[in-house]
Amino acid sequence: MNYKVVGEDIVIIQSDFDLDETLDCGQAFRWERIDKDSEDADLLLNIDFDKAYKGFRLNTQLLISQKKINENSDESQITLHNTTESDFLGIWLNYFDLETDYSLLKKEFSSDKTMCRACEFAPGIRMLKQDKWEALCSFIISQNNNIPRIKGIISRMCEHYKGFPSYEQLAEETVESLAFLRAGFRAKYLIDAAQRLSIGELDLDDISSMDLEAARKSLMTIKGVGPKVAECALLYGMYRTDAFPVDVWIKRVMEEYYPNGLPECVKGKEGIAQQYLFHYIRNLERADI
DNA sequence: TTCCAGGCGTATC
DNA sequence: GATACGCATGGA
Repeated sequence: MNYKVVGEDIVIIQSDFDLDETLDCGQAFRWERIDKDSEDADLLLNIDFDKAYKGFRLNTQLLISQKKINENSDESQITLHNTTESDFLGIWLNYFDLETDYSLLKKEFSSDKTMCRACEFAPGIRMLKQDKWEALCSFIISQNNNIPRIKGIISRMCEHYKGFPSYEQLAEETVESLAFLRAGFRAKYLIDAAQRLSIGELDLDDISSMDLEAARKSLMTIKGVGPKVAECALLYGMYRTDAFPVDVWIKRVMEEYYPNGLPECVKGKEGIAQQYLFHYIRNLERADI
């Protein structure tokens, strides 16, 4: 991985990486776009950028900006602001999956017509390698919920605890004490997950090393974790790319494009394919209407 | 106002 | 094992 340390910033030249497509495609809920007229615009004074986001992985904050190099190139200059080389190498390099060749991946996927369209529709999607606990929590909150409200609940949670709460912290709570979250019926599920982890009955590191079926089963012993949430915890929190979350949108994709199942070219990487398809079908329908 | 959102637990058959 | 229904909340 080629990178430059420039003062307090890390600068990389990267293809297949668009901040909107990666940070606002429903896989993570703690990234906020900073526009030039937003209240945080002063964070980016004197910085030349096309797009910028601020957000967190657990309790490590990052400001990241993107500037397209030129019209003919797929490459962008990506700058990670006010960070350190050690955080870059220890956290963000992995989080943004920067050592995976997405050009090659998309080329493989594109032997299927629908996948080809989905990849061309949002060529800058990358899978985020999120924290296990953060992803589990986030997708428990996601059930029967919409993305703006998921973000709102997680944002209230992080504000309340001055950061993303540990499962030990959440294990101390009750449905009543979590009322401020306005998470509805999901509060009791968060508490169950936190308590099971806290007393050591379940261990996310153990689960991440199990075979897929055993890992699913283990996660689904948590109240409020069914097939969909388990699959999301595995894919987004444990980078199990063969996990394939099926929500209402992916169900539509399967019925419309893949009545006989997924194509061979996504085998072992169904979860990554799912991310392109999810973004494609959601925005396609929005554009059609 | 009604509908619905990156589902799941429970009851019932 | 399949299917039906309720669930908290708030944006559209």
